[in-house]
Amino acid sequence: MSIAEKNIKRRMSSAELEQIQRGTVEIIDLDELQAKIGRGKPLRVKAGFDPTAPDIHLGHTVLIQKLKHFQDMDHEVIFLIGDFTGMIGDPSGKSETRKKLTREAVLANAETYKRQIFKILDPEKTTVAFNSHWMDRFGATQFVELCSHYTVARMLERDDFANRFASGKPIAVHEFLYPLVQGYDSVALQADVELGGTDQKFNLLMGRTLQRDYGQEPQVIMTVPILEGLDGVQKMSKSLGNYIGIEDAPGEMFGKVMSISDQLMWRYYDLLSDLSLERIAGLRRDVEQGRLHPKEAKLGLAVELTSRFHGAKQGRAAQEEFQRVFARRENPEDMNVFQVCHGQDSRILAIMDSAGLCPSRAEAKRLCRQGACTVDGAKILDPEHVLASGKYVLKVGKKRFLRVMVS
RNA sequence: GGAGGGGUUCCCGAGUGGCCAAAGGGAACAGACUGUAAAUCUGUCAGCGUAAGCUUUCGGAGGUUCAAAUCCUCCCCCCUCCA
Repeated sequence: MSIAEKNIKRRMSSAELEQIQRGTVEIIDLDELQAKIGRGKPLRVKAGFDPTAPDIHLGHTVLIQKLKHFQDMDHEVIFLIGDFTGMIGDPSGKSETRKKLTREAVLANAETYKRQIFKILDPEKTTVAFNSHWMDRFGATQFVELCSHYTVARMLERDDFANRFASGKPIAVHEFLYPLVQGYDSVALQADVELGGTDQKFNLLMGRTLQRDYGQEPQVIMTVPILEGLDGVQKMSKSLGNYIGIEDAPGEMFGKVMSISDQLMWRYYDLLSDLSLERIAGLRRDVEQGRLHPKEAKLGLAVELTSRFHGAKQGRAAQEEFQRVFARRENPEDMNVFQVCHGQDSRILAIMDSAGLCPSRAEAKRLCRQGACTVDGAKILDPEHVLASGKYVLKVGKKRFLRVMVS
């Protein structure tokens, strides 16, 4: 290779590095990463996902976008679905033992996962792997051998294990196997790089240890931040119900972004937006100095994120709809229609309950008495109020709308 | 295997025979104020019923009692200490 060629490669490498470093919390080890990239061969970049949560949400996308960066630089992205480890359940950050999943559930979830990640990653350039491929063939002898590579004392160094051990909470023996298997996955895949959330650091490091033991060059590990959920406090997760799913409908996604706090908005900008860091800093300055209303900044973020998963057209439509419903307090374009035939109960509470606007009649009554219900804009406080024949728009709270037809 | 402690409504957690659909906090929902922001204030927060009221709920199954989350029996699960 000529000196000129080497120089080109070196320049590209530093550009790559900059892009790749953005938004990461830790890279172990940066020099090693540079060396690997410097060789000019596509890197095998691995990230593992537990097939426990069928809905991918924005929290996951922080990492998936990072994979995308690698992919755009022609590195090989390996999306590992931990269908084997999924049956163990990752103990990371948990204060108690996870429930085991059935094989059927794991496989069904894996399919859903695949469908969703390709909203971001290029399916042509993504290798999807299942760790059951090698783990199912793993014999007991091999397994015992694998376990001999790590000690109980070192396992117990992990915060979550240490805490549980100290406070007398149970740690099932099989939970020790999770990091070992995840680490072995890196051996099986000969991974050059593994990505994970900061809570995955221990498991990621295990990969390095095992690769070294199995005679491979250790992978570089990169951790990305854990995104807070809509509440701004706990991590985004489906089970906490504080998530924005990438398959959420455009309007829903837009609305959820708009509902986050101003403080959290900047966190989302930093971790989720494609805008340059300078641009984000500029927006922040403008808001702080009163040149830009925080709501405007949030609208921009909502449009960007909605457009990313639904296209620019849907993104704009979602914004218009949002403005109409929440700024101008008009009715949304599309409303569910509910028909009441003569002879049927057309009291407000009955309609609310039957149409599924609330979980029970008792709840419908409460909402009504609290002034949450309007019919064609007029507040109705009596849940027994009977709607005569005609067409109405029933609104409950800020976001529940129903077109009611009484015949 | 032995000894002791515990399982309460979405979560934490009080409640040891009636005044308990069960204190308090959190979450959530609604209203006011707003920018569907934050903060704050107010209210709601098992089901059915217009209501009076009725029904279901305190790990599970029985029992005692006019009356049980609370007492008794058996069972299940969790924790601690000992082995």
